[in-house]
Amino acid sequence: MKKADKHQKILVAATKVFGSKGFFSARISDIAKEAKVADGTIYLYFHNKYDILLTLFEEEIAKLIVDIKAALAQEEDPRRKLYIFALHHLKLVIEKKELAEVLQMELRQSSDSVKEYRITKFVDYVNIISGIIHQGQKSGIFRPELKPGIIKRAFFGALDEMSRLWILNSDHSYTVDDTADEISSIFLNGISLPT
Amino acid sequence: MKKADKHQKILVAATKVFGSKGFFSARISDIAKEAKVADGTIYLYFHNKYDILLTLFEEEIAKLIVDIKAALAQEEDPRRKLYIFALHHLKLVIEKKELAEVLQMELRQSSDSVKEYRITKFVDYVNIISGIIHQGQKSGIFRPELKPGIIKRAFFGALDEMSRLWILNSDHSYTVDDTADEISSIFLNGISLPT
DNA sequence: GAGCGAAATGAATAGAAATTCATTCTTATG
DNA sequence: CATAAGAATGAATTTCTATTCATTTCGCTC
Repeated sequence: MKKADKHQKILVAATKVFGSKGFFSARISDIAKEAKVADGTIYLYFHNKYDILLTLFEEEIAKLIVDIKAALAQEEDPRRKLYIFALHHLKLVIEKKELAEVLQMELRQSSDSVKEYRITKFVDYVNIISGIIHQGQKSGIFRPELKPGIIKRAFFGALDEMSRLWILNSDHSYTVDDTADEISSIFLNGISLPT
Repeated sequence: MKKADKHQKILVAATKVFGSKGFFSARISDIAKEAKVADGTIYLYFHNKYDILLTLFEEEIAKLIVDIKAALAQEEDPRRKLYIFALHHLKLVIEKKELAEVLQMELRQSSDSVKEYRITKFVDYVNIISGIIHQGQKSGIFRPELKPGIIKRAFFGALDEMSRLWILNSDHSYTVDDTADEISSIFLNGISLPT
């Protein structure tokens, strides 16, 4: 097995374990077992437990941002863009359930030193939304008096809360498509100028 | 000092410490120091570290639910109710910052056994929203095709995300009133039937 | 298939912190 | 003010687990 493979294998295992138990309750030996390597092997690829988490963020979140930006680049209309963002975000949550669980939990932890880093990445992601809102206001589609800084949070929060529902319970009463439809519909009605 | 006082004093200290460091990074000795008691004293009032967290949930969240239900009982119009919920929720976040921090973090942890308990309480709280939506739909004010199960999440998520902004950064670009106005305005526009 | 460096192993170590408990202090009562 | 029950203390103990490292296994080349 190539070196890069094992690095990846450990990350995948760690994602699973962090996702299900949380960073602090996760044991290195849990991760090792999940990855089918010895405890010590992990330290050949990562400096320490914390480094595993950081690498996870670094490598995976960056991918998400690239992904969603690519999907949005296809589209001009800000109303459509908002819908696409919702759909894409929710799809990711379903497809990468374990990663989503780690994000859900760890983004909320106020562990000082990390906080900085995490928030930087995170802000990049959420700012995609305010960009869309801003564009829509400039072109006279969205109500100009609304504050993009609040809307982006509200919109992201709405999506994120649906993720939590899916992740923490295993509730699937609502499909991804229905949810994306409904949430973007509420917001589009809520923020659009009357025609 | 009466027994009940010390119990309370430790809970207050724990809220502060859990809020700032998170449950796992918080040391019993931190809590003891904050409460100005000896480490051992804490064990006269709580079984263990975990029990402190549970008691926090039990005693404090229950209060919040009672509070907000009382505030809502004053009002009939579901549109006003939604606004009041938003305002009340955000005010609580500001007034009980430390508690809000604990909730933000710990509600997301998937620590199995607790999960059950936390979710029960939590669901009670969020269901207040779906109750309002349902009432509005019955009286023909809100669009009947929208699913209260999604809206409640979206609405709560929007509020919660603003809380995170306030809590994790110390951002206060937006006032409580502005935020409550704007979020409930977006939702009311988004979910109301055209008149 | 012998020999070598790299990779992997997992038992042993070390450190951190939760919890205990023998001792000391407080308070209430006669 | 003597005394006992209840509270409080904090040093000592125990537990838990991240990390290390001496040893073994693997994969390659000649």
